[in-house]
Amino acid sequence: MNKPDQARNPDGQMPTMADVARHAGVSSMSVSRALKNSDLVSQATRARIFKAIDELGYVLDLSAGSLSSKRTGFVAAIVPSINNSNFSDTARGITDELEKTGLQLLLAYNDYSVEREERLIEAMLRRRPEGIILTGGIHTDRARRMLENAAIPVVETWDLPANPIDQVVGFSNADAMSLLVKTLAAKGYRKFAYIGGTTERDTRGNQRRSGFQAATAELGLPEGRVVSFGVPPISMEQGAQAMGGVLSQWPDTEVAICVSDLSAFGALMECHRRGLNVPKDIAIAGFGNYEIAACCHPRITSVDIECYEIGRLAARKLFATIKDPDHASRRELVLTNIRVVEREST
Amino acid sequence: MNKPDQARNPDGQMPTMADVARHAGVSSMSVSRALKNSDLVSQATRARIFKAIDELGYVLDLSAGSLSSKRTGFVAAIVPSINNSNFSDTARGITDELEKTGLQLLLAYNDYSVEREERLIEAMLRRRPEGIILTGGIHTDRARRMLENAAIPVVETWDLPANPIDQVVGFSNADAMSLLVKTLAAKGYRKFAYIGGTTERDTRGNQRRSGFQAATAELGLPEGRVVSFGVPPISMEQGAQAMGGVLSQWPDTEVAICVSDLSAFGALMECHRRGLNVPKDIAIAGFGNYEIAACCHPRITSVDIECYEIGRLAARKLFATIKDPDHASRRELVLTNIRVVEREST
DNA sequence: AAAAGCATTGGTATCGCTAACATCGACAGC
DNA sequence: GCTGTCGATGTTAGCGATACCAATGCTTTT
Repeated sequence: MNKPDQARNPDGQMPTMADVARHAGVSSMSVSRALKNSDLVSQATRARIFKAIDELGYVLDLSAGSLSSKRTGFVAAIVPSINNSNFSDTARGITDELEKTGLQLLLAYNDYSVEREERLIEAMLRRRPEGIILTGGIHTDRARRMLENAAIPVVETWDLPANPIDQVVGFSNADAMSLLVKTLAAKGYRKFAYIGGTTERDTRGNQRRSGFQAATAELGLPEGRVVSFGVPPISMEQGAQAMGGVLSQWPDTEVAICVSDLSAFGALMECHRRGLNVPKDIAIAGFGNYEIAACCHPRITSVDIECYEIGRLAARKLFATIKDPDHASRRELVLTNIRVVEREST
Repeated sequence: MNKPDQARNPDGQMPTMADVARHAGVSSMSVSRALKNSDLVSQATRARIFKAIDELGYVLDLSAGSLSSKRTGFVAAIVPSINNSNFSDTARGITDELEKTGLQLLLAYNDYSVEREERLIEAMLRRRPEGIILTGGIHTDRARRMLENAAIPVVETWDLPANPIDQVVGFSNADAMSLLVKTLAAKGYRKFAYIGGTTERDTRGNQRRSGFQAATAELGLPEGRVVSFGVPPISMEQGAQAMGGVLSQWPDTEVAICVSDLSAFGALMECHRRGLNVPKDIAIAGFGNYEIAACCHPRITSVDIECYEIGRLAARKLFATIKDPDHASRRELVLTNIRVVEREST
């Protein structure tokens, strides 16, 4: 921890740009320009400046810079969860795409709570992000108002909001689930069950359930058996327990669809433990196309939503709007692909 | 997107604290105090101020505030990955603990690369975090220098660095793996194989492998068979392929230990596909105690490291040092628990 | 009644940087 | 030789908040 003395200016403070300028015998504007990689600085001066920076251990202070330039150089993103969920792939997509633009990502998760989201939005706006990426289209009124006042581009993802704030990159969770039901119905399954979490918070989970119910109704199938179990995101273990419920309540169920592949995997394991053969005795399908669905045995039929791509597209759209606020495609909704991946479990 | 007019000051700019002050008929110091929840403002004034804030749609600008107060109100953390890894639990632990303190977390991942870590550290230091949490004890020289110059508390986690920068919350990955080998050896296993990723980047993975080799040597067991396959973090699929390699190269292997539960699960599936019974024909153990290890069939023996707790402790220690830089326990190393969880797979 | 204490509020000077404009020398064109 | 242009650098004035100290009006103490 022996901090080199040169990393303090004469007052014992962290060195500032003025210290660097003095040390290099130039004005602080030249230091600023050199650090910005502006070509308005001659090679010789630039070299002297970087030597001084190195000797003083100087690190630019962006909070001072952004106060004066009015550009903070970061964007904010809020996802429901970063653990065991598709959203971490979206976050990765955002980061990867932003990397090219020089913008940084400030990432937070709201635990599927719009109230927490509201608090996070306020905390983030206080740092003046240049844009913000949200998950879903449901927000508190105050959150909407704050975002509208902030006058920065907003991208809502993972959903098709009825009343978008600004831009949208997403898909219909209801349609995706509906597509899955129809695909399976086409294979001859009739008696469907649905396993999801409790309904208070996970709006995308709710929409999937609605899509499930709409599809079974539309196809004239026997009414779907719906189990809600556990606070979203529901775990493998909860999927297993919910499957236990399905099997004891409705033993003649032909196929169980789960809100996510994780719960589907739990359900699959529960069937194993009970000596049931999947898909002969009962079929299972999941959602999200997690790695586990492609790797377990039997492999689980799932719906692939392009999580990573959602992140990339959202970031790209955000950046385009930051660069050019009147960007032509601003209001054009970006619909991402959904695709049923049929595997051995159905 | 119709921004209410009142969300702009007369110049068409975002409202500032001065606008709020004018609107409420007070000085901006009172606004500042009210927003800081200082009890130096009377109830009546506070009410007027919040009314003005609400009417103007004002949001405090922290970057201006932190310039003058020299407190940015956030800490930085860098983890190797946020997808499918134990580190997201650590990130959660950090956030949960920080929430109580009013500090925000700026989270980034470095993809297991110290070079990327260096760039991230620089980018973060430019925003003047009040503290920083790192994963592992290996950093570039420049990164170390920058951190030392920054004069902020640093916590290295997930490891016991030979030469710590400042504070440490972690465990020995080598010891943890060694403990697993010894536990299994005590059950009678003799012929061990180890499945991990390629060695360039994942230092914790490397240490686990070292621990594996040290333990087999110490116990006088036949030399461990080591497979390195795939860029860390290795996936389920890569675990499966590596297991294929083990089975064809050394068919008499009695137990395969994997660098993580994800690869262990892949390995398990590969055994299933080949009709091998686990643990009768071959035993499998993982690392990290992921949910899948406790949920699959057979359940996988693993090493539980308290990922979430590591995050909480790191955040707590960081905060204690931020509040009181001469904090007594500053240099005291925090060793987190490791525990072998024996399950059906061994 | 004067002094002292307290709660509340305001004025001023920064914080460290960059935008915008000004300056300066060198060199080209007429 | 004078002007215009251009590249490189410097000067000045904020950006929007908070620290610090001063001031105000009360109440309480002596």
